[in-house]
Amino acid sequence: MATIYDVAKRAGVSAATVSRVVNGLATVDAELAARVHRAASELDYRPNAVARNLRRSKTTLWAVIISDIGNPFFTSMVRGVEDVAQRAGFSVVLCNSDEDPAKESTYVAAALAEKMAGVIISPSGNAATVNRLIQARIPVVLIDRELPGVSADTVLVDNEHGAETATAHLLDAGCRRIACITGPRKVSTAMRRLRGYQRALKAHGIAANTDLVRHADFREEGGYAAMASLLDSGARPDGVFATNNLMTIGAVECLVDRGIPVPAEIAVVGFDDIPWAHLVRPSLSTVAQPTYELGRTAALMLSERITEPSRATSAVTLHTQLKVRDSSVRG
Amino acid sequence: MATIYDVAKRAGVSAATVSRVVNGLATVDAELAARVHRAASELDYRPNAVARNLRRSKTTLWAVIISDIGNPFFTSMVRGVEDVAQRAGFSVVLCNSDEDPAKESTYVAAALAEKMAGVIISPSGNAATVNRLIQARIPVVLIDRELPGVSADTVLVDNEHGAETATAHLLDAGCRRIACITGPRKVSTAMRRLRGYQRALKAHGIAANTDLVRHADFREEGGYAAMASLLDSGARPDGVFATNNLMTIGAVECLVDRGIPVPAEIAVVGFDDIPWAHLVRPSLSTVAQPTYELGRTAALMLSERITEPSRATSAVTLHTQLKVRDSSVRG
DNA sequence: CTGAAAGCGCTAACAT
DNA sequence: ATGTTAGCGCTTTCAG
Repeated sequence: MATIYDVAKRAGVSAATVSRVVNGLATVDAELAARVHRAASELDYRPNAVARNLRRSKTTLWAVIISDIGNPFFTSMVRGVEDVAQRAGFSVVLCNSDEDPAKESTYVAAALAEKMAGVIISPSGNAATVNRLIQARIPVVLIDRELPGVSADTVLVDNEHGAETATAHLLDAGCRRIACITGPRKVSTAMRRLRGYQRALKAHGIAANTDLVRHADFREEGGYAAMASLLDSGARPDGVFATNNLMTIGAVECLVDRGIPVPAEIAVVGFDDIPWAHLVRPSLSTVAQPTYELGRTAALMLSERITEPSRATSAVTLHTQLKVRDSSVRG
Repeated sequence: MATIYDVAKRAGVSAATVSRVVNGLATVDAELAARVHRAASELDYRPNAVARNLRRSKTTLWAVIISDIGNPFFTSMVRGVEDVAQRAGFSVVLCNSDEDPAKESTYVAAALAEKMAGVIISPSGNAATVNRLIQARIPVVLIDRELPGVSADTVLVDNEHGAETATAHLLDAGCRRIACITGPRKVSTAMRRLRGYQRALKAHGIAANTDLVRHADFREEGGYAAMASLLDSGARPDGVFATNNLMTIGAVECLVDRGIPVPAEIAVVGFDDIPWAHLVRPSLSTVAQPTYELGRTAALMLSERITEPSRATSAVTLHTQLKVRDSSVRG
């Protein structure tokens, strides 16, 4: 592989001049510039990004740390990040933590060692992990999930409001014993959506009943198991609010397997859309999130923080929208 | 951020010794090693991977270049890659080319500039792009798709056989006018699966009819449009074989929208599973691929090539399996 | 406007 | 077994 010195020699200039031409920085004599360009293309010269990164002590890589690459929510989000990143000249390293704090910590260590230009993270671990990035002055944006004890730019959706709307919709549909299948206690979205659900019940004068709440793992299997557990408990619900897309699928699968008609016996609303939701029978009512926009927004915030590291952190909340389909409409 | 010299000074040794301790390479006196470890942890020293990469002139990053991050086929494959990569000490940069040769070329350029340790690519461009990697002696594994003119390790599935089986199954179900919705002509899987379809027809003594073949884009919308075009053409098929998962979804959506009963009037078989296929009505018959294994295998091959760059290239073919569900069973 | 030279942080000969 | 030294390829003062 040709180096900058090979090009310099061939063009009859110094390496510094080649560097200037390649980076279009300083003003270089047109004649010399032309010679450099020719030499570079003749040698098929490609700047060594590693050397450049070392010298500049920064890279052109972003890490996006998500908790489940199998969840279309995250892939759609990543797409939004990528589109902005590419336009801004960054590449995206996608890291899948699988909801495992240890894996997450490994990826954070890698981002640190590789001197990544920035990190977008949907944390599944604790504040300390993310704070290592902040202490190292690596720009960070929290996406989808908050983390107490971490002060960073944040992009969220209106989780409580979305959950409240979904639950209210089930109440309107006549449900009175509404269960909630939510995620792990330490994940902010799980708790916020649970709170929205509780608030809707309260507003309707219905007492909260912890027998109707399950904490699962945000995965299909977890949703399935939680639904089974609800059915097997003495008090069968007449409506279910599941706080993410995969658990909604799991819950419905369980109901289908047991031959329980949805929505006739149990109505279901989920949080976050799934692809081809309209092909699924019954089609699923969900609180739709602007997934792509979530990623886009986070990426824009990260860009801005990179160019202006000292600005105050901010939080953006995007809006969800209830999409009523068959799984919650009786009659 | 502390450097290796800071640690050396604090531990009262040379930088070389610190390096040896950190990398566990040479044998270092236990006493010194202990001092180094203590100094390192006191200073919260983290090796600068960029400097290391420059010095060793290689990195610890793999690029995985896929054509559609929205397709669960690829995300599942990536998961397989990641699991192997992480165990082998590599991080994975996921690059989404969106089936666009220009984007793909940009990512290849980045892999080259960043001196990535290896690349796993499902090519949507031409051989020249991939050959740039090979010329630069970057280990490459082709996954899912072959590319004429590129000699590299390859992992595929038995595309023709799978397609033939799927088509034969439609013939067995009584279909006689079977259409094929396949992908772009320059993508090997599209052509191989088309060939398998044709072979099955021929074996049944049915003449190939190009009016029943459509080349779409491997996306949902493409499958929908192709199905619409087939219906609007004079000769309506009684069976459809779609050569990937998203186009199968699109085709079925079109049939549902037009009120055409599946499988009663038109039977459908797809290639590659979709998540929650059993919740979709009608549930979709598909040729299932070992997606995770595909990624795993590619990653293992890449590991091996990295450790042994001069070994002969090889090709692995994994097996598909027809899963018969409702969309192709009449009665 | 251009070149010489220093050095980013680390590793690997080489020397001791 | 440990230290000294010389770069990896690039950018960026600093001189000229």
